[in-house]
Amino acid sequence: MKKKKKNENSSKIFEGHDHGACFGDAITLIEDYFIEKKLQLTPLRRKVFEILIEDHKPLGAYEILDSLGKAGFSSSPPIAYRVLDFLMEHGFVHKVQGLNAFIACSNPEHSHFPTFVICRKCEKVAEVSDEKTRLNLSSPEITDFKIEKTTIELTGICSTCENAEIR
Amino acid sequence: MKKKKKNENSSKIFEGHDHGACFGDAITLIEDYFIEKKLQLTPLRRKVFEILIEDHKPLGAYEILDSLGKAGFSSSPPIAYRVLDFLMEHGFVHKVQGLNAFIACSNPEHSHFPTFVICRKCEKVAEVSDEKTRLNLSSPEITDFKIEKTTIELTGICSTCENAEIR
DNA sequence: CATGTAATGATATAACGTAACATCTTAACA
DNA sequence: TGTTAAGATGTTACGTTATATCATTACATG
Repeated sequence: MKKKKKNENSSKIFEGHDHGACFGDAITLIEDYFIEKKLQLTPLRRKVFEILIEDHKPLGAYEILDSLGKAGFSSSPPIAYRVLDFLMEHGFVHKVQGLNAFIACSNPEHSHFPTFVICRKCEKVAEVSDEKTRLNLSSPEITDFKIEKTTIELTGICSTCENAEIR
Repeated sequence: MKKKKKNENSSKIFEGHDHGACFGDAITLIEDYFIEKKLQLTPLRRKVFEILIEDHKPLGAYEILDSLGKAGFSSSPPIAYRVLDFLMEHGFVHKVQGLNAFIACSNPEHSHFPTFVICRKCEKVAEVSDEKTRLNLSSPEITDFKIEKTTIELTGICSTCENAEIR
């Protein structure tokens, strides 16, 4: 059998990763982006992004508000929604519609058409680039519509949970 | 001789159709399905389906409740949500996540992976079969997950609205 | 009749999201 | 440097969407 490095060329989308590195990389990435675009990475915005990237799973707006409150920020609903909207506009956060929740973008090279794979049991969510599982969006099949945004979410069961179900 | 379906071979997904026929066909289809599966197409369930197929556009749960009330049915929230869940289970209704709204399935041959195309301006919604715009869901790219359900929604602008924007 | 089951009815409340307006901070520039 | 305009945050109040829970009806079966 051939040995493969973790995740390299892997089709297993739910495998672990080096979260410490992921966190640091993501912060650096957003910092650089904000500087380049002359945007303000304010304490509030930074905190919201950190909360999301730290957990690395979808959080409801009100969960985020709780965390903000505990961290000494204001925690009335508009606070969270405004910051989330802002971060979404710039591609650092996505909304997972099926869960009414928000997740940090794990691939801010800003793939146009991200896909979310959601386990209904453990609620883990993986973001898959449009390389692996993608729509034929550029096909000539639809001629009277211009796509601006996509929501692609695949719900089902991950292999770990499925194996656990067999008893 | 094979009956030709509306829009067959067309790539214009927002074109009109014969709604009278559509309505009748859909009712017949659901009746047959319920008989075959020994399910109860109760007055309430029938009414909810009729409301949706009549409008042929996404309706919020509370809009449906209004209609139910006017038709003499009970109109407390769980009534609508229960019936909608039931109809969704059997593939006669879909939820459009991006609008928090429900729409009758226009193609109850039960395509596994329906796609909804949503104009952000006129809010028209077209259901596109997974023939035209589809995911490579059967690809070997994802090996540790079993897809049970998909949410695929394309938001943008239809050609009618886009032309209207040019001034 | 007693029991079971599927569907519906009703109340209350949880969860999610936004409008409107006030205040404070920052950046830009005369 | 002080003024100003834009950007960011704070606060109240409200609107919308969804569920938990329990009660009732209707009909079937032993």
